[in-house]
Amino acid sequence: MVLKKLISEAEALLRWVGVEKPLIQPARDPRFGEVTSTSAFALAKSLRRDPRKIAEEFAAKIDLSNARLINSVVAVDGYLNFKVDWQRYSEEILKTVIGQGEDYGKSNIGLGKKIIIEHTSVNPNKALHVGHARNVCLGDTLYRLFSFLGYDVVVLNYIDDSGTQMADVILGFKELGYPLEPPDGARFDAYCGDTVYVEVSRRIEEDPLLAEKRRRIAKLIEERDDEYYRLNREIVEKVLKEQLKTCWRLGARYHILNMESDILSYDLWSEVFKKLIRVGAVYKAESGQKAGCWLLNLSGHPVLGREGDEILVKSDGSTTYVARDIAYGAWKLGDTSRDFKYKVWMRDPWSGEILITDVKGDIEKPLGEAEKVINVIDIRQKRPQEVVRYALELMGLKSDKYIHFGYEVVALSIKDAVKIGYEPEPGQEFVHMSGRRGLYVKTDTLLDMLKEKIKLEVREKHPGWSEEKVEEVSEKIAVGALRYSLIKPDTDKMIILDADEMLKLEGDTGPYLQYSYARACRILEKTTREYSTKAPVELVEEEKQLLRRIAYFPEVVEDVGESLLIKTLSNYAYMLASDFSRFYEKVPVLHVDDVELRKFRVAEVLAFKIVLGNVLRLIGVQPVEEM
RNA sequence: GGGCCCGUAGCUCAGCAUGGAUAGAGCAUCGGCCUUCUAAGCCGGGGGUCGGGGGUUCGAGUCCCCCCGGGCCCGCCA
Repeated sequence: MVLKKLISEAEALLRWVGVEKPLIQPARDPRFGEVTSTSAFALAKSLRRDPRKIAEEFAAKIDLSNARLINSVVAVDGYLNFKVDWQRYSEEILKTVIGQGEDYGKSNIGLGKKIIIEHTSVNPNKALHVGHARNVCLGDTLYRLFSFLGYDVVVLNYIDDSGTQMADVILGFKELGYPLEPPDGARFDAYCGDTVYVEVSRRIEEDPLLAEKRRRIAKLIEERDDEYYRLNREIVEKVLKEQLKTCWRLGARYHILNMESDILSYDLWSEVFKKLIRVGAVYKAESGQKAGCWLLNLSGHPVLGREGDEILVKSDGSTTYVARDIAYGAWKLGDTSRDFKYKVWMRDPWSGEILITDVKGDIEKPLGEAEKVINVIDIRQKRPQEVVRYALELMGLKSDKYIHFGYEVVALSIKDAVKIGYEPEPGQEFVHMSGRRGLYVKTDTLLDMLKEKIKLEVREKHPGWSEEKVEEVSEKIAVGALRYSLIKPDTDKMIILDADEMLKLEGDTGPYLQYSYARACRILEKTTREYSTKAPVELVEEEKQLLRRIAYFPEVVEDVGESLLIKTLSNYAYMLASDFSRFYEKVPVLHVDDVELRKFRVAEVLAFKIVLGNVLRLIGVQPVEEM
């Protein structure tokens, strides 16, 4: 907003001296002023002149009497550096931020538009491990971001309640004598995943007879056998309830739970299949290895075409995962004539209703046309996701709205893997998590480890605090630490989990952000909160830097809305906190005698608190007032 | 074999989408700063052929090509 004003002012100045397409960017170093133009370089070629001369001429010609924020322009080595009147600029920034408060950085570009985000989608037979947590945190941050940008965002969680992984645990409960109640009072999702799933999987590998039994059970579930389907649904819901506790602990919200088995019963596929046939996208293989299968013709696809066509319907008439996902994708894009029915399953901690698909449900909730459909799924599914998108394209749908938000997986460091009994190969540096093999670190386990460590520190710092307060603050810090560390790295980079590294609470971490927030709160607490946006004649460099960063925020948010580069937000949060830390060290607020100056600095702290609070909420790190 | 991704300080990573001025953080290490707003902090030192080579450009960590190293995907599984 204010930065935009500044940039357009600089652009206007350049246009007045004849630059048709002014190039303006924020200066990378304060020595070069606030904004810089490289227009002289761009013009140098066509004019065949020295860019330094061009820049100098512009600088001489620019008339600053019409400028409001800009008070000087100088040419340096071809660059045009614009400096601002800090009294005006800072006042404008502070008025904007304090005036808008929690709305600062929001925009209305999403107004009246819908975005559908699907994330989490963990098989309902186990507890969430840290890899799943990366998905949850990324997906939830997208939800927060687009809500902030004014979109109506619907969050889906796809529950695959009908795969082999369910047959595994049903086999355990039904025929191998695992009790339905966790023996040691453990959480059901953890018990189901850590004990039943892992042990049954191992036994199946050793015993072909059990594999046969599992196949039979999978079929019974699929056919909605009274006994098996009901037990399956019961297990699924029990696990899901526990899984959601972990997700909520991370701060994630959901609106709709889509059960695979329910989706299948609506048979969206047959409709989609007909359409695929009609447009000539699929054909039946008459001979060869895939005889009897219906295949999606990929020959028109630049990349996928080289890898052979994709089976959608197997020779026994059943559909593949990709086929079902195409049907489901068509539903998300609003292209199916039938829609699901729902019932209210429960309320989340923020008292929002969570709907679950139910063939006998009486709630209808048409999604309507979405601007974007974002599917948060790890990068290994890049190819199948592209197949789905391409199929939707062939169906004539707006497939460019269908976005696979891919991210690299979280793996275990060898050190941590060895701790849970893994035997590494020589030279191996990490090992992929595996639910079936019991190779993972649960999200709650890691959060609890973090929390215990934080509690020690909190108790030491605040001997007078009640145990409840210690608990409450430690929980926020633990969650903040985990969320930040999962969101911070580029989604193209694998995270190799190192528990020791993860437990560090200094430097570029979530707690650092919360700490600087808390420090700002302490200052504000000790004033009457009387502030003034009227700036002194001279600002110290640390003040300028803080205000400068604050002014960038709306553009950062808007950029991320375009690029989906979430880490840009965490990056920004760190820079902002860092700028404040330096301000805090160098710039006294309460201990200045000049009342007007004190009031101005209170305004600066207040503005910082607002902006950091806003960005923290975006990335799901809870602001902490005291720590 | 085909495709995609990664490679920046001892370690973990920003910066690359939209090329711009001496390449930045954190951790680790060494040295400073708490009778003054929370030291989960701040300041400073050491540490870099931005994997290698070519190209485009006034200008390349950033764009293009080739190569090397590592990872992932390519199933009548989901």
